[in-house]
Amino acid sequence: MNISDAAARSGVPPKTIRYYEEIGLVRPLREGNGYRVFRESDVHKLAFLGRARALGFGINRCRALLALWEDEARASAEVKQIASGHLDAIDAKIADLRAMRETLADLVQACAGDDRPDCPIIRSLETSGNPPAKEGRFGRNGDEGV
Amino acid sequence: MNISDAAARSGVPPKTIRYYEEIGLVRPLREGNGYRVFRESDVHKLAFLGRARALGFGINRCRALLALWEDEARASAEVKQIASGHLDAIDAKIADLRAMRETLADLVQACAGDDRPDCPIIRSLETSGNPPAKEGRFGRNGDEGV
DNA sequence: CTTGACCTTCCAGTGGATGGAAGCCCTATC
DNA sequence: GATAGGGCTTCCATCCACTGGAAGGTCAAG
Repeated sequence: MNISDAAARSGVPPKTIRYYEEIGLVRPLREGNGYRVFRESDVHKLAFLGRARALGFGINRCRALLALWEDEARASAEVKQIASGHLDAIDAKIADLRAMRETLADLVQACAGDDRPDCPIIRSLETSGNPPAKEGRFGRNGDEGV
Repeated sequence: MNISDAAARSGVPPKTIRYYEEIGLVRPLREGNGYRVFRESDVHKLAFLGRARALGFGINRCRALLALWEDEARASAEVKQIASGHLDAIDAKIADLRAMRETLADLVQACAGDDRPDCPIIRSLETSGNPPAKEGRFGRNGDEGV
């Protein structure tokens, strides 16, 4: 089967499939004319990736999950560890967003939203009261971001 | 003042300041030797940007907020609209993450996490029961992502 | 005069794709 | 046999918001 069929059957777009091949997540065969040929197993693998990505797993974690999926002798503990790591990352992200949301919602709430220039949102941004974040926003996070 | 002082006083790293200049968010002066020279107003503007970014505003929204900040005749409604748009984006993102979190937490919960291969997480990923997302994960979102 | 801390620019890479151009391949129709 | 169209290929650029690092200029202290 060609790439567009594989895309339709797996739910992963052709461009993305080519990208996944490029980074070594799938290895479709090739026909004499250079066209990719997808087996059932490739489609199945792509669908697996699609679902893992839909749960927010990063590519590296998808790669690890894929390897475990194909490893008959895997320990479920390994799978669980990857998923737990991701869950923690999601929780951290949610916490960040909720903190932002709370501040922001208060400000929006307090803003008259009329044609006058006075605005608590602007005031908050221009005032040192709301410190420029001591840590975290800038700089690398060692592990996968969500 | 030079870039490292501006960085220390605004909380925005030198690299980021250079980047902000490149995309036109700040316009420091230049000394004869090519060094950037930052005025108080530049530092103030950088701190503003730092706080806006810390609230998750995208660069485009920061640009708009900056323009409104400097516009004495602004209508607070304009500010509020930008902030509300961002708030909606955050809410959408939180909703996405919570949906992921819920599914994932259930799976992690159900996984024994021992040395046996059987694993509900893997089973869920390999099974079409969990559909590969009908819409949303792939494809452009017209507006700012959070 | 050298050392070392600054500063500059430029290029590359991050994650995870997406958009588009240029050009081959295949099938159908005239 | 020519041509039109769709599908396929590769490659390069773009998004977001930086970050890292190399190569080299500048400055004050010792």
